[in-house]
Amino acid sequence: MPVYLINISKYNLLISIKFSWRTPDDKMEIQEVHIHESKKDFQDYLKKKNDIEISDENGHEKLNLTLKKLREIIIDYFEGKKLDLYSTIQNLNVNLNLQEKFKTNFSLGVIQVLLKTRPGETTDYYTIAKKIGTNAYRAVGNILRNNPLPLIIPCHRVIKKNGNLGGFGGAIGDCWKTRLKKLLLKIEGVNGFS
DNA sequence: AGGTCATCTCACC
DNA sequence: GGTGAGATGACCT
Repeated sequence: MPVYLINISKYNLLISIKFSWRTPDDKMEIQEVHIHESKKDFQDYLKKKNDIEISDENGHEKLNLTLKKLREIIIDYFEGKKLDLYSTIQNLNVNLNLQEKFKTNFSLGVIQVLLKTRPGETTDYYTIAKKIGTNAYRAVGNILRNNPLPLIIPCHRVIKKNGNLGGFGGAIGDCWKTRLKKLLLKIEGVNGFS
């Protein structure tokens, strides 16, 4: 399966997008998004998943166009334009296939509530749980921990109810992933995490 | 059936 | 204002 790489030189980050492409209807589907702190980090990821290969913009013409737009959108986002990546990317006729990625009502509910947040806003695990009619705030974290579409599904906007940052990218505590969460919030205009 | 959490609350210092 | 234990619910094996 092909993976498309976007270099965010401003922050020294690599965004990899694993996707599939169906020719009859020219539909792109995004399977996974990963954020890498370095080239080595990305290469380790490539090695671990032996079913993927880097895709340059030299395939199908329509695919090239979609990938090019995708790159522009992501770069705009990191430039600080407050884009709703989920709807913007869907407008490219890209299928994100949430039904396939979130199979239970609970997990789908978590995602749907989360997708209503706007850049610059934050919410918390407890509030999300309440909105789908349960107290299972820890389970909300479990779902977000496995978010296959970071950035697009804005799990970085979920912080703790007491105002602390909470985890990101499967990690808690001070590490590059939580620093990345701070960076994303800062890019969206949320200050207070320095 | 039992283990794992990206949490929360409350009772202690 | 920091720490630790217990509650807790959905998920995974």
